[in-house]
Amino acid sequence: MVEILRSIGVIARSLDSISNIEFKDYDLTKGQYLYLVRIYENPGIIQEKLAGMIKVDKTTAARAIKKLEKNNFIFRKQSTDNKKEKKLYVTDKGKKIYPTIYREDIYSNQMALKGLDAAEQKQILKLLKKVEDNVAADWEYVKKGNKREY
Amino acid sequence: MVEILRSIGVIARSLDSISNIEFKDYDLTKGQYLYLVRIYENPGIIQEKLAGMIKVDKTTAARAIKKLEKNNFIFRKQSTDNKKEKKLYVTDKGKKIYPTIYREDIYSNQMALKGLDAAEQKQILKLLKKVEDNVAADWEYVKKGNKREY
DNA sequence: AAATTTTAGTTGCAAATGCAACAAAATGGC
DNA sequence: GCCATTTTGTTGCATTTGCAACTAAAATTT
Repeated sequence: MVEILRSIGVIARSLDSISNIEFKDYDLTKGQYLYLVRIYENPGIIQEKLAGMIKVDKTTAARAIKKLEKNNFIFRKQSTDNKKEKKLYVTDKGKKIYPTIYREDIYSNQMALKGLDAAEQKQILKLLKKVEDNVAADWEYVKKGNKREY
Repeated sequence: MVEILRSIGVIARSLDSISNIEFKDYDLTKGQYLYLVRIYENPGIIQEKLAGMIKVDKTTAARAIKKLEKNNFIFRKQSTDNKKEKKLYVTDKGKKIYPTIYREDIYSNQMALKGLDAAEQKQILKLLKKVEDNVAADWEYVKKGNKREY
């Protein structure tokens, strides 16, 4: 069997750990940078979609976003056409911190890809996208209460 | 820039989420399967090494392992040649549940790799191993209190 | 149009996570 | 042999995480 998932788990935990340590200096606590960059890049996105985008429980997203709001990195705006929805936007303070997060992201990516040539980099990205699609489908399936048979 | 880390984060969170839901049926709670499989495959490993292997804080590992012990999945044995070390081993109960975890792992891997041919599967594995090595080095560096410059 | 289902969001737990700060054994100079 | 450093492990917080269970609005069915 080709076993890639453990490797992916190790990489993800490492980077998460690194980011959390590095962003503590700003007052961005655990995991919040994840949400902030997505809101920056998708202004007006709602909580539910954001949770689905990063594959996190919606209640977890709700609280992380609440904290970002409390710390004035983002704000919510009631949608006019849909009373349920609260659209999310980055504040000036949030906009100001974005480049820092982005710079860290670029650095980590380059570090991670060290020793891979251009073709290999393109290749791994392409393959990971496929894996992501596969896995996302099972995530939706299981999260909705369905049972995988194996 | 080639951006692979977000993809890796999404994949890892999805699978973690799926595993946690599926293993709740046995009395394995959040994340514990991670430790159990490694102890099974590396009998006599100590806590510190195990934490380093899966890239998790040593205090987190300590408590997860304590719980595995309490629930009788594993046991600790004082090392004879080193009084600090407590070697870890899987109990009969732990051995009995291992195939279930392994089977889920195989299934998830196959699911994740759907649509990739044999050569692509070998390739992504090879490239991920390189990425893992790169990232692991930075993790050690940052975890020890050093600061990355960028 | 009324009833049902789905979507979006919230709160109450219980548990996991990780930084700080600590203890004790082992190791490495000198 | 003695002292400083590293290794291994623990406990005390504070925070994050996510399943259950719940509202309320929107969309869909009948």
